[in-house]
Amino acid sequence: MPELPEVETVRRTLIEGGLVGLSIVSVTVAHPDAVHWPDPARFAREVTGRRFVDVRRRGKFLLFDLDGRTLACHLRMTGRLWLSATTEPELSHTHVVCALSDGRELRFRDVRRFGGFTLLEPDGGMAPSLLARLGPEPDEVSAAAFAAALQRHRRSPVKALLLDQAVVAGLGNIYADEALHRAGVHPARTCGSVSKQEQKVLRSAMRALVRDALRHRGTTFLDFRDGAGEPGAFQAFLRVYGREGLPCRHCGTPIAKRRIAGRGTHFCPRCQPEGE
DNA sequence: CCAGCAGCCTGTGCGC
DNA sequence: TGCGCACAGGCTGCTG
Repeated sequence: MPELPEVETVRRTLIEGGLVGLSIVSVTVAHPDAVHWPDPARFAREVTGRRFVDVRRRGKFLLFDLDGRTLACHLRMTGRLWLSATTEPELSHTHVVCALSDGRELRFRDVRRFGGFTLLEPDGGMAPSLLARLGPEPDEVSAAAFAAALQRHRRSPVKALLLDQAVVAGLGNIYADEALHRAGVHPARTCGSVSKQEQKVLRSAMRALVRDALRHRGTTFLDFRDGAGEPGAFQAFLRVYGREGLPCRHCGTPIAKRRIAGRGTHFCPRCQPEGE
């Protein structure tokens, strides 16, 4: 599940791989689901011939600046985007292939077909629905904004707040669980019950977590791969996610798993007491 | 206004 | 061995 650290790792590896400066020679859309806007034919027409000027990221969106237009890509659950030699056999579920001016290809593969591309309008017309609703990045959340969000959603479980992209952009299920464990806050506690001190700890836990995950090039839990096709290494450092029944790395208590905010949620019953 | 959930989709892994 | 089903989850849009 690509979240901020994984998407940022894809961004960096695409840049390291030399994508910037290359042009799109041709585009093949094998499955229309992978192009969210506009229709595949117009999509191919609009991006063909353009040159990659920069690759940016906002939350979990990759943003390809293509001299004059910006192409957004969201990997959702199982999306992969990588630079490939033309001679590499095409993996199943490869939905979009961009042939590049140096003879390589930028390939997009997505087994569950949730992810895909959106071509943003030059005047920002398409952007508001996608990007304008995103909150600050985890390392840019101010204490005041965080406190206000907790107050606004005071009856919701704090886990739901961390998953809300309008509050913090980039966290997903894995890193929400990890941040709450680092902060010692139970995921089911209501936002209204989180003390000022806990807010401070939670904010710095988010920052440290994202920094650590980036250093290890993201988490490969099932099948994440970066822009060069390589897996991440942060899964070895996860403290709760995917560790149900295993001892808490801090206190040894078996990690619990429960459905909270509609998501499978992992926590340590001892380090993260529910009644606080 | 806001919390909660169905639906989208396919591969995996379980129970029978 | 094979079948059916629950589950995984980011995000939108609907409902209560």
